[in-house]
Amino acid sequence: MSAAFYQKEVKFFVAVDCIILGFNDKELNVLLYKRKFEPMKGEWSLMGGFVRSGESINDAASRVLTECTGIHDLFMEQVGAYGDVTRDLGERVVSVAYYALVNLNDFNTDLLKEYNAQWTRVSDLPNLIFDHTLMIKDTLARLKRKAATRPVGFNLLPDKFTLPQLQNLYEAIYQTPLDKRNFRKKLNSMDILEKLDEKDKKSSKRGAFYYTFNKEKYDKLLEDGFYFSL
Amino acid sequence: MSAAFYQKEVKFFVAVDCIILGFNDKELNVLLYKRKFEPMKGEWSLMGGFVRSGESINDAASRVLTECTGIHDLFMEQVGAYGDVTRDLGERVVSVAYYALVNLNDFNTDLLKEYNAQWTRVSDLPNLIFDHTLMIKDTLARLKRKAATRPVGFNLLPDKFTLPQLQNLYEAIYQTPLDKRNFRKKLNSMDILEKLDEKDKKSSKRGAFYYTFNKEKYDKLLEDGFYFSL
DNA sequence: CCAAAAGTGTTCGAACTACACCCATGT
DNA sequence: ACATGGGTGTAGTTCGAACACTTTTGG
Repeated sequence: MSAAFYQKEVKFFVAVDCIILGFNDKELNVLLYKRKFEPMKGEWSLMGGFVRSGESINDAASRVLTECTGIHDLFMEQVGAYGDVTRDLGERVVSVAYYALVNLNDFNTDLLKEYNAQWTRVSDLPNLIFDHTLMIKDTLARLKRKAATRPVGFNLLPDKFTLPQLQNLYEAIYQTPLDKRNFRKKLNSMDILEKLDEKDKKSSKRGAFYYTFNKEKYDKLLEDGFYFSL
Repeated sequence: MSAAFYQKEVKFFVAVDCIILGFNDKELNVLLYKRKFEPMKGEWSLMGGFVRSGESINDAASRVLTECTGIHDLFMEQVGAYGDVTRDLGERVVSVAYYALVNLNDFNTDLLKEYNAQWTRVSDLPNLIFDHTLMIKDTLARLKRKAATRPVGFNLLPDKFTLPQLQNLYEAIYQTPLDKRNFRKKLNSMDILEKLDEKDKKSSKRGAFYYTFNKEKYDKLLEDGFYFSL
């Protein structure tokens, strides 16, 4: 890196902003934090960070995600680049948004404190700095499409989950109620879940059977031209 | 713009690359040009340019598109940001890809010469510099989804087009043959096209009726919860 | 025994697929 | 007259939508 081909051009700060989504109690939540530095110190914001020189944008997003969740190899996908001239009030910054899906429960609460972070229902967002509200809106639209055609929703649940939980999740993603019997019929026909003997009794007296997502089965089906759809 | 809040951070060149798609003779084509400057001078490349200081990323893409097509207000959409460390062999450059859909026929051939530009079938791409092949691949996947749910395909056709033309276009986008009668039935049921009295006799002796896309009708239907789907 | 959530099948209509022949016309 | 592409309808099937009752069990 030295040839200096592009000397006449302008350079920009490039940042990543992470929309970290979790699911709890029938609602999607996003991890927000109170900014610890200027500009806009003390305001609500997404987790973010600047891209460093030896680092790809993807690497930067991974790094930020690992830093503030303590989890490696999260499911993560780029949403897009945000580049309005005045989007950052400090200086000109181009930001690339990524969303990540995590299981809200296996979350380190110490880490939350350390970062002034807080889970917030996406239906109940405070004012956010810059264009972060737009980034979240774009993310939710993208997730809606994605979850309908790829089994990414399972990243928002524990390894063992119940069908009512899964249905609540999809109702939250689609923002619409689903028919219980049709939902289960569809899942059943795809044959990508394993039913366990164990039951979850936290949310009912009768208890709901736990299931797991069988990735091996799913991958095998994919090869045969199968398409996930919910 | 002066506060200098982020002084310790690194800056990057930010570019846009434009995947300009046209349609001709049953195939999607992309506008490529031979690079006129180092690095990789003389190699095939997408149209691109650096983002300037007073300019949003979107503005930069619009500017580049207008420059090299002579057309204002093309249909254009962001594909995403490409930020691998070594993606540009010159220096570290982050690039944001945009695709645009144009009517290949009302194209200024002088402009093509001026830019060393050439329409190339997407099924028959030469080696391209950097990650431009990936950008095109991502674009085609995106267009496939988009064209199925939004009436963007019409941007690739003249104002007046025939149903065989439209079907050829969709077959090119989906990379699969479609049933003529089913295709027309679907279009008919949507009621968003206007049939003209005039016929196109270029591709058959009998001639095929021209149609136009009625945007007003489409917008009105949208309000009533209608969804385009082809 | 009762409240609360889990689980289970069937019917109806809409939408998609497959499919084959006649039409118009320039040469 | 014939070759070439344009235009049309129906039947069968699949898929999605609507819908109500029984089961389990902790309190």
